[in-house]
Amino acid sequence: MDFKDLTTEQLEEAANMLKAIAHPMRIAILSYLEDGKKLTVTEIHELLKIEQSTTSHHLGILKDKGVLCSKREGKNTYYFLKHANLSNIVNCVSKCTLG
Amino acid sequence: MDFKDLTTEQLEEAANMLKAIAHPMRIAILSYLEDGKKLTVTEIHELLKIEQSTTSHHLGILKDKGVLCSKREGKNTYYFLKHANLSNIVNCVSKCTLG
DNA sequence: TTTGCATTTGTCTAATTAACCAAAATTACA
DNA sequence: TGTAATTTTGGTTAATTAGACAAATGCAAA
Repeated sequence: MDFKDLTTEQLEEAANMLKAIAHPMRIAILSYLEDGKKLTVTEIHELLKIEQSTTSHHLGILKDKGVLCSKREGKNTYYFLKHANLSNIVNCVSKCTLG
Repeated sequence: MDFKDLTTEQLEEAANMLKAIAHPMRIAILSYLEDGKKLTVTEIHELLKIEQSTTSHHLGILKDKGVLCSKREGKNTYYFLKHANLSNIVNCVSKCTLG
């Protein structure tokens, strides 16, 4: 396909997804969710050593923009990637920061 | 490699690159620069039908954050991708807006 | 040099975003 | 019930960003 044919709406949706991802902590969150992994808010907040409510905010942004999905199980809410290939974005941009 | 091992600096650089890309017009610009294509400010400004100085601003942001390079030839400045695989980011996120 | 084209830079205001803290909501279990 | 654990929401302030316009710079040819 030819990505030059994206509509204005698609461009804006794509921009919103990237904007959601474009934050150091949120990139780190995505890096923990590769390969279909599912993590709770508390697990992520402990892994990244950031405030619990800040973690929830970040996850909410990622979910709102279509990057993550969530599923409640008892007291916990598990978050996971909506599209597996979104890992490629983190992958690509990370590679560019290494050379 | 394991992207969970990214340093704070790398996370911030990656976030800055994504932040630069995360704009409808700048995604559109990148979509025109696939496959090593080089375009001038005026060409892009005419393709996207946005103001010339706005175009230059967008290109400046992309260059500043390490997404694009530029090369002056006579009166014109040609812009092109710094890393070929950055097209994959636009590619990935575009796919996610189609389903 | 002067004219014109191409590009960059600066300035301004409005809008968006981040981070922190406090408070509320949801669920499980004693 | 009521209490604790987990998560979400709201309020506040500071910082960042977008878009438009004007002005300035760089380059080439007459």
